[in-house]
Amino acid sequence: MVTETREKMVRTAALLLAKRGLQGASFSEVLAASGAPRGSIYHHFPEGKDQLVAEALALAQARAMDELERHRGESAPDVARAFVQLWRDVLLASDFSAGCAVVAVTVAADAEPLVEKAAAVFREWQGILTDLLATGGVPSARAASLASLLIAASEGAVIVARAEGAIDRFDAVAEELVEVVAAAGEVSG
Amino acid sequence: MVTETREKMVRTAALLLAKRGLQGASFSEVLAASGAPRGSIYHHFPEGKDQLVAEALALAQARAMDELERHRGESAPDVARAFVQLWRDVLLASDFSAGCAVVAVTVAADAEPLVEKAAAVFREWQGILTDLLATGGVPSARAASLASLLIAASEGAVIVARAEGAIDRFDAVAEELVEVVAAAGEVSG
DNA sequence: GTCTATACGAAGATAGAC
DNA sequence: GTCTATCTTCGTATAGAC
Repeated sequence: MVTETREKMVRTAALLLAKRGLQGASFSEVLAASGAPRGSIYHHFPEGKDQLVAEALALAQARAMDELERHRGESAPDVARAFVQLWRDVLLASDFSAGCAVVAVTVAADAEPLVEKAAAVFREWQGILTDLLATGGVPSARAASLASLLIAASEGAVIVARAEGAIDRFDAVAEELVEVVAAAGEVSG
Repeated sequence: MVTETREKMVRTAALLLAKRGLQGASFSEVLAASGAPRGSIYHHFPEGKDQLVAEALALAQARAMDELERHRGESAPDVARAFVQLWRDVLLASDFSAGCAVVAVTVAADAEPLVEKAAAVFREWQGILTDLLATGGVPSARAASLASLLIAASEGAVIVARAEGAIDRFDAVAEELVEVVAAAGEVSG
């Protein structure tokens, strides 16, 4: 298949970004982990590492978006639960060795364009979450700030849980988040 | 002074960690930014970079702890405001180019001991925040999970704001956090 | 589309002089 | 306590053959 190697590299880069950060997602590591042939790097990614990372970010974005989209129409607390669960799965599936690729790029990027790509991912998530929360019963005036809270707290909780190697504090944060969203929905009936 | 150069290196490492991540806090960068002499690296830090980073983490921990300690005895919402303000200042003072050193280490460390050091910092913050929130009027059963929420959401909001290069979403998260803490305090009077 | 070889720089680390 | 020099490894990137 024409694009199989390429896609595998992007998936592997996304995983390495989440697990070991921007520096850990080196070409050597990506090749070793993906089994892709060394000679094909600049064939598939003529702009080098930044291009590979940018596509890994796009993949991470799409994954979360797709998962969230599956919960369109559900109540706001259920939407919140779905978003939080997405990150909980990342932690557990990786035995606390993985986090968020977008975060990894944001805190380690030395190139502006890459930070802007990361910001774009956060904006996309913010947009769909705001939409889903409003649809799910949260007053529209509050939906945006609750979406911001969900994203920020989830990302932060992933980091703390990773450092600890335990799910406890992530779950504590998750419960608080769902409660806040539920309370916001009850106000307007 | 015996320790002046050394302290300057640690402070610079903490700053570089926050600004450019673990990879950006290289010896060359630390030396260039601190003005410290190259020959003194392994004199002051015989265990190399990991030792320097570990001390930078300890510094970051102490700074937040000291700032929080100044608010002992205040109401829970004021404690929450103080913690959030601490991170807001980091963003604004750096023009959105700096975040949290502990986060940077957690998401990029390839050595376990360093991740454990990062976890220790989060635990310290968790401990004092839980204490201050309980003292400030939050039911003790809830203080710990609210402390976790404060830490996670603040760290996450810092990352998002950094990527965006704007304070808006950080402030939205901050407001939500203070409200949640305030509401938790009102329950028990 | 994939290969080998190679250039170039940066990073961590060590040795030994001063 | 600080200096210079050097070593090794690794990462990005390019050239040119197949």
